[in-house]
Amino acid sequence: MRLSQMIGQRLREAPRDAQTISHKFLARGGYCLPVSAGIFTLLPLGYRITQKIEQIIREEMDAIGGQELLMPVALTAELWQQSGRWESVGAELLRFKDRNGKDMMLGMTHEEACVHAVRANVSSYKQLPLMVYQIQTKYRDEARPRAGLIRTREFTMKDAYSFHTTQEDLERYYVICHQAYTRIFKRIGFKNFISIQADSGIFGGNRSDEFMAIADCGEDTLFVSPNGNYQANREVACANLTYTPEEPAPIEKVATPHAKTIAEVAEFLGVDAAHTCKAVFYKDSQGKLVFVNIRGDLEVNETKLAKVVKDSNLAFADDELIRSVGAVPGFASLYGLDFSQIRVVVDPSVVHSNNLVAGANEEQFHLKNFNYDRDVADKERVIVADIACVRDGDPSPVDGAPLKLLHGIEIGNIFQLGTKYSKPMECNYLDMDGKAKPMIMGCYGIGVGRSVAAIVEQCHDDYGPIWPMSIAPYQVHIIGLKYSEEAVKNACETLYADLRKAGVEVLLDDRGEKAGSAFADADLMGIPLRVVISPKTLATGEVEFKHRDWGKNSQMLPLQGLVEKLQEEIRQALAELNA
RNA sequence: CGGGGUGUGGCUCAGCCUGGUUAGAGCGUCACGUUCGGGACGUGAAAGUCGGAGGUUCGAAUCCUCUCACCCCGACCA
Repeated sequence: MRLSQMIGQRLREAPRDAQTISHKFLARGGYCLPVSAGIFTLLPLGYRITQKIEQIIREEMDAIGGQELLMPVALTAELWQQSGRWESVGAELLRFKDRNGKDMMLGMTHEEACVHAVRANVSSYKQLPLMVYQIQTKYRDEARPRAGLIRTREFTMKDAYSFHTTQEDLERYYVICHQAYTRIFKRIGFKNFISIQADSGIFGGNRSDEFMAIADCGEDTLFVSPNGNYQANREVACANLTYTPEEPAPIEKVATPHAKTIAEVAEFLGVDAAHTCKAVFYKDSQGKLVFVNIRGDLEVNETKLAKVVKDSNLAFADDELIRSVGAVPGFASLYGLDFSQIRVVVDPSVVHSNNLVAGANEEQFHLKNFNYDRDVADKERVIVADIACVRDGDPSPVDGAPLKLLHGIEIGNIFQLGTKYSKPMECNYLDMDGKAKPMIMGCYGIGVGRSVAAIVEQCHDDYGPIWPMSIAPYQVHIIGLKYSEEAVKNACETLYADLRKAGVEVLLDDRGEKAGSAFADADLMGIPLRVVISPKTLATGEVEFKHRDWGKNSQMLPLQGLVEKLQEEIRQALAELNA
């Protein structure tokens, strides 16, 4: 490609909208162009990168027996009504009507469409297991798109679906897929990614893992053990807190005028927050009260709580509801309450701590020396479950090592779905015994566009992205300085033609720009190998050569044998990524 | 959906508070000339319904009302 003809203008300054590194560089480098919030045109440079990523994914999915197909973007409501998601999914699902008034939608994920395809084509256990996948546009009407390509409304996703006769077989294949994902992200060039246990939703209970590219701008919060034996999303992470037992002291009612919050109570009584007990009240989807107790220095993890109470629509309770069971907002505790009509969830931090300050269920009063074991009467009605948020530095549940808080961009996610879709949609096979049974499903996703942005977050310097060879839009970037001079032009054109003949992907900067602009543009385009040709280099029959990540360093190479040398560099770089 | 912010040539912004000739600058683009190894310089040129609608006024980019879009924080994210 000749840069003089390539569409995609480089900008000296980033658009004001751009906040993250990847958004700034992708905008400045002319990789993509915003059309609307979270909707982008991929310009040639950006599109070449996504195509390379897609090809890597394709190769690895094919290698584990995947069959590529293509499902529609526009789907009918009918399929989603069969699974129940037409009703259960909110405004992220873009719905519309066709000219006949029929309910339609844009696909945001394709479990239903895939089940539709498989149930029409597979009927015997002899055809299982199998995996199909597609690389296709998804649309999710996100409430808040952000960070350029990291969270968009329209995006390209690889989604795969596997079908099995048994849970054991699903689990076997799940491991294979997990390994394939690891290979994919290595080949794409991620320097730092991990897979973690994830929340699979309250009805799941099935396994789910997320692949996270570590990056400060990542939306997910992860806890990772320095020993590498524990890593989990904040939503599911657990800490193994240690407790120092104390002899229970006699309970004591103390006046705490106007002290309602944990901070105020702790301050007023001169104790630390870890010696207080916090009461938090939720309203479940039936409008009933859920009374949660946790130690004062900890926060409730609502994802964990939702799972414990099997209700994903928890909201904070209003004062009226709280008072209806005899608790006093701001001064509430389990002490002396009749909670036979409500659900009570207590975090182990309260059970294992002694002599806490707790509410007295009386305006302006708290209790000192509250001890769960001694002071809660109706313990069989209490659900004791870990519902605490992990904090940076909390001890790992595996070996007590301090967990580190990291941020990550979710680039892949794999689920064991079981029969969640196959059962309601009657995706059955006939088993050896001639009986119809629902297929056991897994699903596996990779965000392609998001991966482009995540790579930039991990691979860049002050001047622009540094594309890994495997996904670089071009492999070699030739810059001709003083292009108007015949010798330079001829040398550039010859090298350009020879490289293309040799199958090298090459971009030729034939604009005759001054060195400064040419180099700055080259940095923004991030092509891994750079060759500069000028009258000065040609005087000795040489070119200047550098890797994008060499900074300002470079070396001189003879024109003689240059094509072979560059081919060797490419081969080596690819080999490292594939290792 | 709550809170905050911003809309002025392709990009970054000034002007608005305190209304007053043909709305400015830098970058980018085009032409010519001098330059030429990390974003050169000169001269000239093209390019703007000042997000939109309504209002106040002799007069609105500027003041008022409504509205739309975009960004950030939060909620949500199967």
